[in-house]
Amino acid sequence: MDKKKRKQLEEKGFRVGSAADFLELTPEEEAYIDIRLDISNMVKSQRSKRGWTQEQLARAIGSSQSRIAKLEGGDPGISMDLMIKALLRLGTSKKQIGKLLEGELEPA
Amino acid sequence: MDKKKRKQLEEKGFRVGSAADFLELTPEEEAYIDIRLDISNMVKSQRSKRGWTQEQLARAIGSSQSRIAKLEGGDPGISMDLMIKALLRLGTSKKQIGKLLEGELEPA
DNA sequence: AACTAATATGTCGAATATGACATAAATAAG
DNA sequence: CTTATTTATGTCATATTCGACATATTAGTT
Repeated sequence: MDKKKRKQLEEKGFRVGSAADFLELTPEEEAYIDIRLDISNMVKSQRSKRGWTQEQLARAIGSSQSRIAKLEGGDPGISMDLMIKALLRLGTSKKQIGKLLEGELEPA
Repeated sequence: MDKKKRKQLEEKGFRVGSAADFLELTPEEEAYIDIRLDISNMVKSQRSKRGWTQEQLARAIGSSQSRIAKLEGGDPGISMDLMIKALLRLGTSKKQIGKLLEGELEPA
């Protein structure tokens, strides 16, 4: 796991199962968090790339600025569904999302 | 959209926004549903491939058989998070999920 | 410094997803 | 046609996520 994701986990205090420490995550748990962080980071980069504010993106998908902030911060209390909706609204295609998860696309 | 997905939408009566008919979906809405169906179909195929019952998969991720059935049926009331957790528990890698969304992997 | 725009953080009731459980329907084997 | 197994469907109380709103913090400008 890269430094950025590690940092996000530490700061957010991601809670998965009974593991108190992120070093004790199962491979599945780690992959799950990894995917979430990839997507949330892509939302942030794509939004910036388009010069949108969090407020603009929020309105565009019927959400609120605070939720976008939490989304981009890797908050565990944000669903993948909301993340995907945000990504799609930013013009990201299903194929691009696939590439991101494949590792062919730089998340930053 | 292929026949299988179209059929799933019709049967499940997927509700998105105010569009009563799936033909009136925005591109984002359609892509969103498309992704969900891809993932749910992959769960079903991967589970069958491994010879697991829905009950077995459910226990493996701390869920219940009924939710796995709904998941595989494309029920809108199932989160992507649960779908991804199921996929990962079945041994599917992040990379494979990416390939699926990219279209390089056959969902069936 | 002050002022402004953007982002982060926390909290609330409402909406949605959760596992559980029951039970129906399908599928398969004898 | 039974019997057993698996999958589908519906309901319920609980848990989680939702948008909203307020407010804090940060970043940039003058």
